[in-house]
Amino acid sequence: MQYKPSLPIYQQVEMDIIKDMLNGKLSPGSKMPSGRELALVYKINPNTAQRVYQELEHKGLCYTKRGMGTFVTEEEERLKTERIHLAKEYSREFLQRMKDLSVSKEQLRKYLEEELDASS
Amino acid sequence: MQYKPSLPIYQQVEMDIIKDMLNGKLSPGSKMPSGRELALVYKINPNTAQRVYQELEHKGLCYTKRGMGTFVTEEEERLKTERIHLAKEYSREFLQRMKDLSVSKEQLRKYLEEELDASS
Amino acid sequence: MQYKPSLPIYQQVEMDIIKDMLNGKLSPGSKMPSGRELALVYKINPNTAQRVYQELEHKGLCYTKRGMGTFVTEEEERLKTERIHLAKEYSREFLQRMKDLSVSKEQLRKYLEEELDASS
Amino acid sequence: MQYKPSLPIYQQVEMDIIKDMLNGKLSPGSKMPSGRELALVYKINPNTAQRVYQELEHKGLCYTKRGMGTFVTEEEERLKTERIHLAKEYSREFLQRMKDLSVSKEQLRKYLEEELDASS
DNA sequence: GTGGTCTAGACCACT
DNA sequence: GTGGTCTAGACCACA
Repeated sequence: MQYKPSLPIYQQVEMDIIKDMLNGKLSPGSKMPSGRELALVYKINPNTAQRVYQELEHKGLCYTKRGMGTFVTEEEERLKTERIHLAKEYSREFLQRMKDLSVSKEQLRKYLEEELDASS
Repeated sequence: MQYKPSLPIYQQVEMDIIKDMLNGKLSPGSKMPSGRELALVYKINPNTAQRVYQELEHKGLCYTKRGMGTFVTEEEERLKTERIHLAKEYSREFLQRMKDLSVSKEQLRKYLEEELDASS
Repeated sequence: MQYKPSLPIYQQVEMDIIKDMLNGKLSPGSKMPSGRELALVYKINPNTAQRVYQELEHKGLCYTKRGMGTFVTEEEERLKTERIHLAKEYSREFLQRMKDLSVSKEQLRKYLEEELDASS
Repeated sequence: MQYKPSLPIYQQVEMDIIKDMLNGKLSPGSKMPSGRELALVYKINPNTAQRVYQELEHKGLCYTKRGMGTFVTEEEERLKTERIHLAKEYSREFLQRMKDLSVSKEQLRKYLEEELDASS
């Protein structure tokens, strides 16, 4: 994984994990890699890995059993909420930006369809 | 103006000025506020104001005449290019994020229309 | 039983057992559950159960007969002493905390009566 | 300052600062020591100092201006809320503990008055 | 083995 | 100078 310098590594890893939670690679209640494993997989320092879990736990997306490991939250509702929360946030930010650029709704749709076609 | 802690202040001010260039409040060739004025208007540190102009000049959106001040670029083409460049970049980023959230195209459209309605 | 993450599980189980010793559910000299049983009842790791008895024995609240099991101490005096010891310690800690919060004695009494009413 | 091994240092420092916020040594809006200063004063690592502010900010008791420093929150209401929150939490915990020890309300009052007298 | 904390020290962007 | 992040590596309590 390649890290962008503009964003803290721990946030990039965090998003990558949230991604796996939402697309089903990490199912509710399942054990997540230990901090040390995470550090190895993502080639980051154990401290940074720790920070990732700290943030995820704070968002209610995982929980910790001491000496046992870290687990994906069992509350599926929480996961759905997070998806909606992020989707709305991103949408709002995106639209605000386009508005700031004085891009009309028609142009906006054009850009999106263009990119959608390009990616599909 | 309220600054978000997640983004450097100079970038937020920068975007605000670009916004004014694109919506016509700052027309091509017109004189921009001095660094000192900018600092006062936006309630930022003069160093930060300086940084803003530095970035804008680097993007070719303004230029400086020694002893005269800073001026919006006269090349309207440059402004349009900037708009398109940013719009595409934002669109691409937005779609990538939604993809990472496993949001389908249908849901995506729903979120957008929702927010568009809310803001209009 | 629900475990708080802020305190080691073995201490929580320990307190629960001391509670039973003081309220009479576990009478002096009576046999306590085996380590294995304890692990089952409290849904904890056998190692943790072992640790619980280790701590209790160290406090003189129980003793072990090789091959026979673990028994509540027969010295009733020891139980009373423990109660007083803990009560004083908790009181002192509590008052220190309230002092740190700059809570006056009047307010302190108010909080206590409030909680006492709520629980009764 | 002497640190207890039973509690993370960052939490002990945190409580010490909250104490100063509540007793008026740190007034709302005032600048707090820089991370480096804090590290020197409390004889801890800069990282640990950082953690302290991170936790305090998360609780809404201070906020950060990048490059400017960390400041006590201006919302006095937040401070009061925190005091009440902690006072109630401590009271509840204390009473639960006494209940677990099968200490009667009369005995409880006795212990408290005893300690109050001893400290005054 | 697992998470939690801590130290030491470095680099960077922002003001 | 300030906060924010990151690496390296260590120690400890807990299960």
